[in-house]
Amino acid sequence: MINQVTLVGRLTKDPDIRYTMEGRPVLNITLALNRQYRNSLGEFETDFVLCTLWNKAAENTTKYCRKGSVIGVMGRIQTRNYENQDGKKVYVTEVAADTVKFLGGKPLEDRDLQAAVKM
Amino acid sequence: MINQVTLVGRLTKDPDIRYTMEGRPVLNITLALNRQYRNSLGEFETDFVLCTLWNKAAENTTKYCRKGSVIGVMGRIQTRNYENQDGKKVYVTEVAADTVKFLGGKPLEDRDLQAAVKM
Amino acid sequence: MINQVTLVGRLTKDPDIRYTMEGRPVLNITLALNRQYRNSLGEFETDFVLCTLWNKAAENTTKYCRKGSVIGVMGRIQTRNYENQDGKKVYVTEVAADTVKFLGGKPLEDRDLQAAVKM
Amino acid sequence: MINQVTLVGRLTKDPDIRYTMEGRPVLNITLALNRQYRNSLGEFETDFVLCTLWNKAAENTTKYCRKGSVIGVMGRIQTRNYENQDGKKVYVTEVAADTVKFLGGKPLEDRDLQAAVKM
DNA sequence: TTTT
DNA sequence: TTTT
Repeated sequence: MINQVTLVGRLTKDPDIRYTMEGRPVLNITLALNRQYRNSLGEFETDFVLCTLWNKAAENTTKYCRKGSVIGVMGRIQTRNYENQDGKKVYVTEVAADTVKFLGGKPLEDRDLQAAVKM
Repeated sequence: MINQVTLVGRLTKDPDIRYTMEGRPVLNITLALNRQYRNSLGEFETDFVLCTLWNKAAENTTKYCRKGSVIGVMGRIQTRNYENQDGKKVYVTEVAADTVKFLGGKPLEDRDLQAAVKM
Repeated sequence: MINQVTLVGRLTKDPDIRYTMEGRPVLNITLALNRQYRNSLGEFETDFVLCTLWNKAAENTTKYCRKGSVIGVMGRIQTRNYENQDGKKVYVTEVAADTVKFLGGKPLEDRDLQAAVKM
Repeated sequence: MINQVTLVGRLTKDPDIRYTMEGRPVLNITLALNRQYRNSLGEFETDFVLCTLWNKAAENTTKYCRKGSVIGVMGRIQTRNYENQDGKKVYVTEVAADTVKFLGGKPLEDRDLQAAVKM
């Protein structure tokens, strides 16, 4: 089956990397994606999409990005569910990233140049 | 910002079209997307992605597809939230379709020919 | 930079695999992609897109597909140029596949042909 | 059939808009797309992809972008052929854009703010 | 709260 | 439970 996603949006927070028990880096980010058209009330709306990055993608995003940075995420939509504290099933839909691109946005100061080179 | 999704998967149910108060056709479907690789337990996993179709796309999908049909959905990821009966916020991530393709799958019997013509 | 392509179309010929001098399998295919809308003359048109597949993707496509098979190709657009026998530069734009999906199609036999033409 | 392309790259030239005999604006641009990985000689390579934009997309790109600007192009791959002056058939593969996004890049001076708002 |  |  085909399952392909391409997003370019802004980080809603500074990245906060974690590590699995086996030491694999993992990063959850939320991308803010402003819609192209206004809604029926004349307002612009925004979608907030949860993405999961692993390994080098997780590390580099932590290194080069922060709140407000513009990043491209390529991957697939993934669903999972878990039971919350009330014993209720919670369904999660997120993007499992396989590639990430840094497209600038917020000033990254001195670290900027390297990111630009990679871009 | 860029927000593009391409999916090909199978309908988990027969389509069940509804109409807004203004009479616009709307159809919610769930696509089953079998993953390409096995997980760490050696099993194939499946993602279940909720999609919303409007107007002609909703009508044609109802007409030509049923449980098990293979369909292509192009669109964007959309998020929304609402309060459930306990007053708790529920977050929903879904695909807002802008184009749909019928790729066959399950036999469509006599209705088949017309679908083929449109396809 | 971002460069992502998703295609689903039909093989215009039986696959004809080749091998590089180092023994890497490589397969060039052309996908026929029927457009969704008629042109200004009321005709359906078709795009013919050259794709290059390597290794397992090349081998499996050869094994499982033939002329008329429906296949999904994910990858990126690639350009290259060479000098032809008259010493003129020829520019080639093609899709470098990184993943391939077999979506059936063939056997199309007689009744099928019409559907194929429209699709 | 499915035919979807998402590109983010840089304009190789200042845009040079033209108009059809019926007055429809049309713009041909070439996007430079730096590849992610080095080739076997350790060099970065670049793909140069021809894109055709119409109407508002053509006009806005002319207004807000120039050589070096980073732009996102969504659309489909299209093929056509014509006879050159020697009576030989020339085959062209290009991207027919249906949406365009301005992602900055080269400084756009005063025009910048409007482009940003659209982003 | 799932398709083949 | 949000970015510019």
